[in-house]
Amino acid sequence: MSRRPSPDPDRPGDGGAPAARRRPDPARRNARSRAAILGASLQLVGEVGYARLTIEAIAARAGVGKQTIYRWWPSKAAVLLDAFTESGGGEGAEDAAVPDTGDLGADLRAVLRATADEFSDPEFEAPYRALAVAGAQDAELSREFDARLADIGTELYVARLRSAREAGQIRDDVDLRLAAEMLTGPFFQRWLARRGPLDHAFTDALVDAVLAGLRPRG
Amino acid sequence: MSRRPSPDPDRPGDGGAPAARRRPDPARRNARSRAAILGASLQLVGEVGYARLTIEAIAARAGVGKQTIYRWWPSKAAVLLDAFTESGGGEGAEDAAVPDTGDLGADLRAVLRATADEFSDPEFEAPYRALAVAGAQDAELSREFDARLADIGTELYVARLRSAREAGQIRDDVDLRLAAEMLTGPFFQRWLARRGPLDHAFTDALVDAVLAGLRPRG
DNA sequence: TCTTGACGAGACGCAACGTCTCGTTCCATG
DNA sequence: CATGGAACGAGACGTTGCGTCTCGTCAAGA
Repeated sequence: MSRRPSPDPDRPGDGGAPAARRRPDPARRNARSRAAILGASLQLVGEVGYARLTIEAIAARAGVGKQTIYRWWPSKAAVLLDAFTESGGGEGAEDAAVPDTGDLGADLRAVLRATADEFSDPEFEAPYRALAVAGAQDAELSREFDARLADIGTELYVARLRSAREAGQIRDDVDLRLAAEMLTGPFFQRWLARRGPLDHAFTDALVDAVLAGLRPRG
Repeated sequence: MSRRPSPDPDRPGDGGAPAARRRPDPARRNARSRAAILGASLQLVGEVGYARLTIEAIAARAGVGKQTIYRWWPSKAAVLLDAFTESGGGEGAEDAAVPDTGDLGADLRAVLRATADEFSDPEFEAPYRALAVAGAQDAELSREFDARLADIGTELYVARLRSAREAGQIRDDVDLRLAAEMLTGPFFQRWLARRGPLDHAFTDALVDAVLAGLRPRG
């Protein structure tokens, strides 16, 4: 398993852990192959679903050797995570924000409606569901997934709610993170477990119900 | 609900109703084997997780031929669903109810605390997570899972909330189902996606936040 | 008693797994 | 420009688990 023909060139001779295996050099990576792999994985997860997605099929579709996938990614879920984030799936993630028109209810309704539409789009749905499923089974991947996608989404709600709190539109003692989870949790549950329609009527009612608990008493 | 999944190739050439492929006779079923299979599947899913759970391992552990599993269940998830419901996992399902002491907040806090404890127990966690994951990938199984476990749980909250509504403790226009989802959704999301600690502090805060939006105004 | 069908056991062909050569291609360095 | 090394496409390899298919055994109903 561990063959070390020569002293590791890629590890400064510190007392660190023995570099597991000759690490590939990212500088020599073939960008075309990488793009083809990511594209093929998105296509295939849409066609056959995550359970029947195989590394061999991705390699074949991408016109790439299997080793080129195994060299750069530890699992098919990791491939999909890269594919999804780079395809614009996390498009709303880094830059975007919940709009702030001053009307908290309207802003949240608009965002949740748009999110519902997005989650109804098969091209978004298939890989995102695959990642949610994989994350539920693998804590390591889950952390990565959250850091790159889910947490960021939550943070957008927290930011918008903070703005509303500062404007006195919701109570001072509101737990912003919990409030954000009250918006995303029922949505997530309905979507992932297919527990009901993900339509605008639902998201509007959800926003209203949550906000009813946040407003200053009076 | 679950018909024979595959077409019936062995059919004497009459034009009559397509009798399913030699359906096994439940009356002749070996109860000992069945119990051994269910027990082995619960053990194994706890030991290796759902992704690495195999029918072959279940058969070997149960001291049973593989065909005996394939004869009675369409998938490993279906085995697990039977195993879980019969092990008492759905114990709170059919008979149990949310207590009704008259204090809605206290009742809900107690139930959600108990649920959090249950979901922190590995023996409950492993199979339930497996079923949630399998259901997220398979709509058919998801319906079965909901019908036998999840929907029933939701209905318990709805019943308790209805009682509270009739007692005038929450507003008349409250959507009971949505309110129930606001209790279970954030909980489910935290648990499945490991998005935070599932402790009593969380469940208490969740109950309080939801109830804040349900109480009569004034 | 005789027939039937579930049973334990496991062989079978197949699909993917993840690892491992092969040449080949591409790039940095000399 | 020449050369060596590393990533590349391709695919062979042994392994695992799939789902199907015999076997001979056994228990219960006709």
